[in-house]
Amino acid sequence: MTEEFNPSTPIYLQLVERINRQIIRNELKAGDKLPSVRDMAIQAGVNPNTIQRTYSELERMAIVETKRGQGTFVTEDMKKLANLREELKQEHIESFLRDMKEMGFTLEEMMEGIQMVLEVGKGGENNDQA
Amino acid sequence: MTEEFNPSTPIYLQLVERINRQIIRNELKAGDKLPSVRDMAIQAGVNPNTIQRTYSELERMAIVETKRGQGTFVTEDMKKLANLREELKQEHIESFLRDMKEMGFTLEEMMEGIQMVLEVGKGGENNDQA
Amino acid sequence: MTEEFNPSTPIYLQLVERINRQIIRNELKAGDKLPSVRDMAIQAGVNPNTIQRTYSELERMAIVETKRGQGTFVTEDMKKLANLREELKQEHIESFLRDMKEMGFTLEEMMEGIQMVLEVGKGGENNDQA
Amino acid sequence: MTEEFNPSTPIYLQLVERINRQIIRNELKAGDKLPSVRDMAIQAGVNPNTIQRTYSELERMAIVETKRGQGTFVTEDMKKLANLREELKQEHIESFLRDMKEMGFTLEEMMEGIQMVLEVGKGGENNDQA
DNA sequence: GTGGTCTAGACCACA
DNA sequence: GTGGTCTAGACCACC
Repeated sequence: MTEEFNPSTPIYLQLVERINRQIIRNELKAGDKLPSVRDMAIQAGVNPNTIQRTYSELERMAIVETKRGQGTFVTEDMKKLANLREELKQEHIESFLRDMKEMGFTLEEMMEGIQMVLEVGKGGENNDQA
Repeated sequence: MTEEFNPSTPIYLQLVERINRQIIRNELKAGDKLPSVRDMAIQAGVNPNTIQRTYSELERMAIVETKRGQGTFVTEDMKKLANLREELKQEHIESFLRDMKEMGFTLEEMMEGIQMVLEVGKGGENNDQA
Repeated sequence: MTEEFNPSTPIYLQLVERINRQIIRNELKAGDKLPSVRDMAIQAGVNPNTIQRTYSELERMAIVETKRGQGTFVTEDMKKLANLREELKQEHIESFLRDMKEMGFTLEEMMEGIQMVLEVGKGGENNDQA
Repeated sequence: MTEEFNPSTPIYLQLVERINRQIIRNELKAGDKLPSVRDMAIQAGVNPNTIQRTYSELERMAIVETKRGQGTFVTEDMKKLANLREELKQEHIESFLRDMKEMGFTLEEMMEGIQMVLEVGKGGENNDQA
């Protein structure tokens, strides 16, 4: 079942995001080995070049280290990983608040909107995050 | 003052966004005339074709109407404009919540993060939004 | 009540069409005087230039004659007027059939479609043409 | 054989029309790849930008999907394609009937006219549509 | 190789 | 004056 990608943003970035999430959610832990480029490409149904690029990007972010002849591993630098989580959270929240403000929404409107969405989403899907 | 654009998303879409914001902030009101394609191009420091595209997109969204030989005007359909505001709000909120959820953050963590950002931002800038 | 025009085709052509229809439906008869350019412009809520162009086009089609200092009149050439009716009919029918054929619809499908539309439209509007 | 285009309507829309027809005539099937922007431009004797616009429009209509770096393909959504056929048919028929009615022709006259055209056209061309 | 965006500059029809 | 279309040619990201 070759995956679905959002055509409006690069596949390799979507893969970076996905791996970040797996790390944050602790599905991938410090030191874990990532699938080989070739395997990952098959799994995701994309070109190996694309995976290569994904891993490069992750390495640039220092989230991953590649050991020649052995493969690609999640960094063992725990601080880095803890940071990752906090950074992503703050980044998202800040940009969200900035946007809402720029668009001229009041805090009240925003909170109201959040409540609404949460109410609606209650029945469906898995909301395993309380 | 030729403007700054984020190179990672098309200029014409950034301009669409900007105009949408001006509308929902009521800086542009129903029936207002937008600058001519050529003027806007000079203001924004881009090619007239890029503005053309911006205006086309806005027209496709029915936010704007163009009268041949006269110019481009914000629609006078007030319902449409009210919708725009609501839509943009919901859209942003939903994508924010979706992202946070996908990254495995709990509602608690999220709210905490929002509080933090709001505390910090208190002294600086204008926070005229309560 | 300044009129409504379809923005996708020139106003002056829409006016040509409208006048043709009035002639065909015998609301305008041979020799009748058309409103002055100025009056017509006010009636239709458009620029006098646009009416000028409309009349020019009608004159080019020999449907109308302008007498200097007197105004613009529907031609008295009855043959021309009878022709107009037949020409417009044939023209429309031919182009319709050509299109349907080009798109690969069978005569059957076409007739079926016509029936459908006629059935639906029955209750509403004035179908004073049996 | 650089093509001929009707100067009164945009080339890019004429190309949209043409491709739509190829699809409903099943000359282009679900999943088929369209020529690359550049190739199509050469074939049609127009600028690549014009083809780009054509393909964009088709994508906006959800008739076509573009896969980054791979090309542009007819959607595999069969329902969408069936709809296309019906929509185009109804659209044409409705606008034809509306026009005839507005011009004051009776249903009888119209049917008569259709018969006439069909009679005449009998000898010539291929009328493989019954 | 593919599509997507942008610039520069032209021409046109419309009001 | 306005917007709409088109060309020519460039650059980019993605596969």
